[in-house]
Amino acid sequence: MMDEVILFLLKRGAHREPLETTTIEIADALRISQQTASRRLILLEKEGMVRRVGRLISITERGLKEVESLYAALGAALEKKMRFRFHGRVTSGTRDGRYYLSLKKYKEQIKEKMGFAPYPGTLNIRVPPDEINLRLLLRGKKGELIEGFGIGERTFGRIICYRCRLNGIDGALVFPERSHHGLDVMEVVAPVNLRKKLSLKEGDAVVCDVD
Amino acid sequence: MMDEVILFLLKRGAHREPLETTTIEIADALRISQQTASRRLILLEKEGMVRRVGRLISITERGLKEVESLYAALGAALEKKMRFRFHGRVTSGTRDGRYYLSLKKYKEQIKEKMGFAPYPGTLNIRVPPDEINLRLLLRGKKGELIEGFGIGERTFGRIICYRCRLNGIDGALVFPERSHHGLDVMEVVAPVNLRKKLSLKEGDAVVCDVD
DNA sequence: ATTACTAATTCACGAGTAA
DNA sequence: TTTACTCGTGAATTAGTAA
Repeated sequence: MMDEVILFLLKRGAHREPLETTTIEIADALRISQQTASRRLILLEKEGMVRRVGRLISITERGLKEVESLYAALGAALEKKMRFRFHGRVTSGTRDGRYYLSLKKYKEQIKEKMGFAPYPGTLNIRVPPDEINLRLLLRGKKGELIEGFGIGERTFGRIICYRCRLNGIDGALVFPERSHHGLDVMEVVAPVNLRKKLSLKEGDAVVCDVD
Repeated sequence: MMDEVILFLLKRGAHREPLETTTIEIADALRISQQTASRRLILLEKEGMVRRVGRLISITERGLKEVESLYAALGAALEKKMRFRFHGRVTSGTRDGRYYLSLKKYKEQIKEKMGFAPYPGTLNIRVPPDEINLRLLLRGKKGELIEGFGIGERTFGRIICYRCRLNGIDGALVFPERSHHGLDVMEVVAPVNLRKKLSLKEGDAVVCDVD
């Protein structure tokens, strides 16, 4: 099956170029003994999954295919009907959202791509750490692209949007390419003032479903 | 780590709706004993990964998150710079490719999206079975979309293109949404007659790299 | 039919250590 | 420093079987 060691090597890019590492390093990362790391490497080599030259380790075509095959299998199963549901808590935004959404260029594109004129203000929600992977998965999908532009000296970056429903109200998750937020904070826009409409205050729990 | 049992359940859609199965079925599929299947299920249940009601098994939110997390990790590692390299053999196409590429609507869009006017004719290549996963992975990426259209009674479907190099010559892999081919056959278009330019004949090996 | 217990066995692990 | 061997221990597996 899917060996943890090959996953470690993969994360370190051993499928692109030979990786210089030691059995101790692998052991520490995976919380196994050096001996086990050594043994498992030998096994992987015997199975033709990796190739070792001195301290250099690289994942073979065969090994890569194995991983890709697992990845494809997971993808096929997961994406058949993946529900992207985020459980967030309202968090104070900077005033930036309001400013950006007041810009005609953004406003018009959102209207066109998402089908509604955004209320000038974003609702920021903080999702639990275990939903960050879900966010990354979502970002792997193609959303609607809002093009960037320049006004005088300033330039405004691109934004990717995904239609969503926040506590039942249609809106969009927006991911500015240049974001100030960490991966646990997401911004939602909607045709209405979400905070008011839903009587939300700091820390309130919300559910955000992406289509 | 990634338990084979949960992967089995996932493939059978237990994350979408409860799956009716037996420990014997699981054991057979995974080539383990019925006893081991039973024990592992009990363990997964204890860990909160699956829920069991009689013979119905479903993957919990928790379990799904675990899998998604692995999927995201694999994706992040693989897609960092995934080389899509196909090893194909030239296979005879139907004459269809030539016909489609003679249609102005397709021709002009390819010119616009891919940056070259396609030679009217596709090179069909057959890839080995173990590269079909790679093909599926590629199709998961966004390529250039060639819109479909209608002429009188007939309608012509959409085509997805990916820029590629076949034996060093720039071209594009084209995937008509309505294809007559199996998953092991792919079509390549290029600004030149690939068959002639590369002196290819039936069964010749070619390498096709996608950017 | 099933599932899952107990007991026997195999196999993977880490400690110690040589090279 | 490494890596990888041997070996004792314990965990995981299978066989047999009860419910």
